Amino acid sequence: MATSKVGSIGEYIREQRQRAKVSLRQLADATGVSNPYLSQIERGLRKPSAEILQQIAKGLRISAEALYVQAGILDERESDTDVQAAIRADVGLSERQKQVLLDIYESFRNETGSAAAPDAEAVIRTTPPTEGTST
Amino acid sequence: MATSKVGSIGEYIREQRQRAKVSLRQLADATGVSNPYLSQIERGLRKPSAEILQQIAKGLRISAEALYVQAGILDERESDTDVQAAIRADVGLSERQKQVLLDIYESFRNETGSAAAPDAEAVIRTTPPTEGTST
DNA sequence: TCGCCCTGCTTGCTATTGCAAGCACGCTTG
DNA sequence: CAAGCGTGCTTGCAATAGCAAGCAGGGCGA
Repeated sequence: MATSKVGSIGEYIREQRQRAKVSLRQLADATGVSNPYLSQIERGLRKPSAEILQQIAKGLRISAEALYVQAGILDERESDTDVQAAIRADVGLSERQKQVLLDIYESFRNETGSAAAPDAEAVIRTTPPTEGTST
Repeated sequence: MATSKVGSIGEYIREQRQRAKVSLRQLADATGVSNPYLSQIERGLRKPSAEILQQIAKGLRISAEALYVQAGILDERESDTDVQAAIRADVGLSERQKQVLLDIYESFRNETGSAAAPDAEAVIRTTPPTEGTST
């Protein structure tokens, strides 16, 4: 838990709860998570599972993803471009295909544009075992 | 991939692992998760935490989010975004890069899943399993 | 044949998660 | 004053996660 964005999930939950002006017991009732456990989580004594975080998010009416990001189990997606989001969301691609496309896309973006076009082509020529070749 | 099938994270992990042609021990080495525990997870005997899923995703070179979705701790993102449109609209890519990505994307879609295995294999072979594997 | 290496699985254990029962304190009301 | 209710926290326990040590089986080479 070292980066600027991923911090104490407990502090974050307490902050959100206090914003909502909800007591621990009210949140416990709303979430189905026990009041003492919520207290322990907020004070950093316990580390809740993703399922518990999901319940807490629902009780606080915030997104579970926000809690996952704070807990360090999910990366932030704000930096996604449309292409990355589209690739991830495309149900017609296998997970591995998605990863391949994302890797290529990112290497293209790192080359920053049109001047790198020949190199990009060269990179692709090392990649296409996909095209017709079989082992 | 099945869009609405949330469940049996173990079967999903085994499927991805077998696609990658990786043994449990190799995956254990790649992930830092113990070989017996991976076996138990695959057979549905244990329910792994998000941290373990994260490690497994990394070892299999797939996104953690995909595993979270399968495990039911993350909702699928909206799948309406068009990959091709996004690629074309991305101002950070040259026209040539766009064409290359589109070509690869289309070949992936034409392969529709099972034929993606050879390419998947190639990707995994870039991640060499360590020799002398032993738990 | 045996030895070695690979494979996936069994078992017993420790550490951790999440909870129920209850405590301590502050505030309000009769 | 006592009783009641709200608040957050303490404590001990059961269930589960995750692991190390090891088993069992298959394949291969000397």
